[in-house]
Amino acid sequence: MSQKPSPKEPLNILIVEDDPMMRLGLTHSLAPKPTVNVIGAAADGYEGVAMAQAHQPALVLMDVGMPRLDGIAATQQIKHTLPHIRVVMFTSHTEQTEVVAALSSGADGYCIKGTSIDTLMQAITIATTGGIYLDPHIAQQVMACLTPQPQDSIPEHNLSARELEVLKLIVEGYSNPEIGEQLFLSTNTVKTYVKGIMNKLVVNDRVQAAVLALRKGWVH
Amino acid sequence: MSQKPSPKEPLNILIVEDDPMMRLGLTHSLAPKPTVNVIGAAADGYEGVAMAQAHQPALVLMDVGMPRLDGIAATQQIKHTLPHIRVVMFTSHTEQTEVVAALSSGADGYCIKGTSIDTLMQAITIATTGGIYLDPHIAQQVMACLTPQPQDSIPEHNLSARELEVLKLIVEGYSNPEIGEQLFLSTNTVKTYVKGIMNKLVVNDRVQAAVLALRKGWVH
DNA sequence: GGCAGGATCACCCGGTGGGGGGATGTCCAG
DNA sequence: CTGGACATCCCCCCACCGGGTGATCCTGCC
Repeated sequence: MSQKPSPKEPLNILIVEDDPMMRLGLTHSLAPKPTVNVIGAAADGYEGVAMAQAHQPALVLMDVGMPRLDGIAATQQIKHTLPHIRVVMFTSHTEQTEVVAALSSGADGYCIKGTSIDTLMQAITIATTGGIYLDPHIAQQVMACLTPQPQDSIPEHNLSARELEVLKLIVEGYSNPEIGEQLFLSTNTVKTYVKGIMNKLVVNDRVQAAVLALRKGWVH
Repeated sequence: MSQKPSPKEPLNILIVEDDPMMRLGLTHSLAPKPTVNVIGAAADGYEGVAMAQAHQPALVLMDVGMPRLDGIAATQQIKHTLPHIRVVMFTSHTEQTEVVAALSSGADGYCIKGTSIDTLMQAITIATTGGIYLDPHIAQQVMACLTPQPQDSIPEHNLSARELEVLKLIVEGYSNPEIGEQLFLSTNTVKTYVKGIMNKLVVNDRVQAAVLALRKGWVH
């Protein structure tokens, strides 16, 4: 287990958020909490990185959309120079690319603006202990990103085992006679399979069949 | 936001764990908690799925390594038939493949055995609100899995712009005459390009050229 | 000014690919 | 048991692909 710091001593937090209103709201929301201690607030990524280096907070609450240096780049820099600092993203962006980029940059949590203070506190607590919190709204997206393989539960193959075998060899670059050798078939038979494959895949030649097979992930 | 059920009413929880000792420990650890209510405990995946269907708990605490039906398969079944039930993995497995498989199966959290009751409760709470909790020990692995893309930035092409254009059309499935039409070239010229492409890629036919282009990500 | 290399064309020709057939065998349902 | 669906095999024919060889422009580089 990670070293769990005594919950008695408050957690030093740095807020990085360009919207003054939101910055104020955040600061005042966290101020009354006994477990945390807001040590400062930066208005953009540059300030955020500088203040993080200067004050070494335990955790940074990081907005994503900011002028000059965005939250993702700032997180990367902080994580690069001060890996022990935990970073929780706090943003309204829910697009998968944004989310993945944020997490890839080293963020330890991802909260959506509009969440309750309690939830935010929970994310902070978890990030502090080394875990990761993902907001319900983006959880599915991350999961989807984690599971690229179970694309279609219905392969919609129609291809027989033999045809799949032939298709695999087509992708490998073998000619019909070569495929025949490997499968102990006559070239004519192989051609029949190829015809069947092209019919079922609704393509005109083996190139398109190979491309389809690769794109659909039937073969590698 | 998700519908946050009033925190007053306790959360019905089903425990699925094959080790009798661990099962007992879990049950007794959660019993005194006012926010949760352990409604049962299953000893393997089959029992777990059956009890989940019978009692419809709000959340399932799921072990991974179990006889007959493992936790991942059980989670898939539960999520398939009862998607509203949240599932938190509780296991000692930390291998990346296990973790990813678990999350891919639809789990809403991942705790490592040995964690504190408080952390487990936190994971349960988060999963209930729709979020995802990842244990500190596996967080890095998931992050690593999320960022597989930064492969090599050296295309090592050698292909001229025109050749790339032709290669792209080959992948699209066009024949040489068709490519000629699209690029306003004679078939002979197209053939010259195709020859050049095959020479530079060291392949024998257009199929292998297309496969290479797809695998290397030169075209999509 | 030469020279390399890309882009554009042309011809020949052997082998292959893909479209048309037709032929078995098995297996399952009516 | 009979018929159809399917996988498996075989043959012919010709358009097209791919190898070989060569030509003409143009651009950039030494």
